[in-house]
Amino acid sequence: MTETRSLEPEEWEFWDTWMRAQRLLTRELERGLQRACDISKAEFSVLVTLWQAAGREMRVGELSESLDWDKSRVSHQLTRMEKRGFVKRTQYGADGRRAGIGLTAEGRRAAQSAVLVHGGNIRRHFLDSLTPEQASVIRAWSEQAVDSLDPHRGETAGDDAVRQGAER
Amino acid sequence: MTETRSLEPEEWEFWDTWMRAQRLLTRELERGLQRACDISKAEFSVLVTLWQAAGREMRVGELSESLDWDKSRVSHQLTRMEKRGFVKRTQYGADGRRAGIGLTAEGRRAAQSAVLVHGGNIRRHFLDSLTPEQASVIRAWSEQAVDSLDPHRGETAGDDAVRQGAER
DNA sequence: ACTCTAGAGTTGATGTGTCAACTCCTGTGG
DNA sequence: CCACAGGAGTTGACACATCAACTCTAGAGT
Repeated sequence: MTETRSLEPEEWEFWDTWMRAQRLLTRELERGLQRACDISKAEFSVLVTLWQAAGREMRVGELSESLDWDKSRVSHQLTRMEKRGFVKRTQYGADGRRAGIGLTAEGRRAAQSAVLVHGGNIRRHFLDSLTPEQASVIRAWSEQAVDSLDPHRGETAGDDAVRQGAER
Repeated sequence: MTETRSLEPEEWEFWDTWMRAQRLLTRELERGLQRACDISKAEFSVLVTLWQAAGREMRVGELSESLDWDKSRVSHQLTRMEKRGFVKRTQYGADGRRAGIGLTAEGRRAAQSAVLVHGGNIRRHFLDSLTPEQASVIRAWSEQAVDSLDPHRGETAGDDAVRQGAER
């Protein structure tokens, strides 16, 4: 019985609590955004990314890169958001591929208010709950986790050294 | 109103990095489980919970409580897992409501191997990456976050008197 | 006994995420 | 010029998650 366990009970509990905290927090933020702005976290991400592009249209590939989402995920999401009237695909090129993605007026409005609301919620539910020590530990862990898990490391700063295996 | 930002850029970056770390970690674990055992995280949770009941059948409500999932989520998940042959609903009572949920032999097998694999992955990708100090800080934050966000706090005992409830 | 209601569980609709297969375009080599 | 490899984007199928509406049952209260 005990020998089949790869983690101690106390480690499992740590893991459970950690996961649970994350889930509760994300759920809370998701609901806050939903109630206040009627948009989802996924929609928020897309809106903000496009908004930061300051009016310029983006390609699906850029969005995909910038959000670190699968291209197909982006495409599905855009389809839904187009239906809701937040974004538009403006075709250029002969046939219909090669679309540029832009915010509609409504998309811009939503993005703007959502940033305020969501930022405030993040502060209330997360940032304000951290002691400075907790903040720095969590920040450090996050960075180290991203470093060790992200398959395409190294696009952050101007690519200081050519990384050998870092193709995408 | 030009500065519509409610968080400083550096705070946004902190938040983004943290979310990103979580996503990468969960994705990694999900894939590990998928590759090694061909089961999903959701399936894992159900299998383990039922396994810990040591053969006793559980009700949907118990599962729902124990996993902290919506009842409907549990029901849907059970439907899928019943189709895969991991669990069975054994009706009792006159008509068909009031089902008891139990693992099939295959479910038991899957649970057992998955616990080993998943536990090992958690250790490798998470626990081993933490210094003792980081671990204790993160543990503390998790607990406090769960306390402040969990809507049904304190069902362990009647009230706030009894802390320390490693029960569920 | 009979109704009424609260709880357990299911179902359907819709949104989210992932994988694999597909289409269309474009650039390159023959 | 043509074929074709490869990239960009879409689509379909399926699992997961959430909300609201529904069905049954059992247990009051009268």
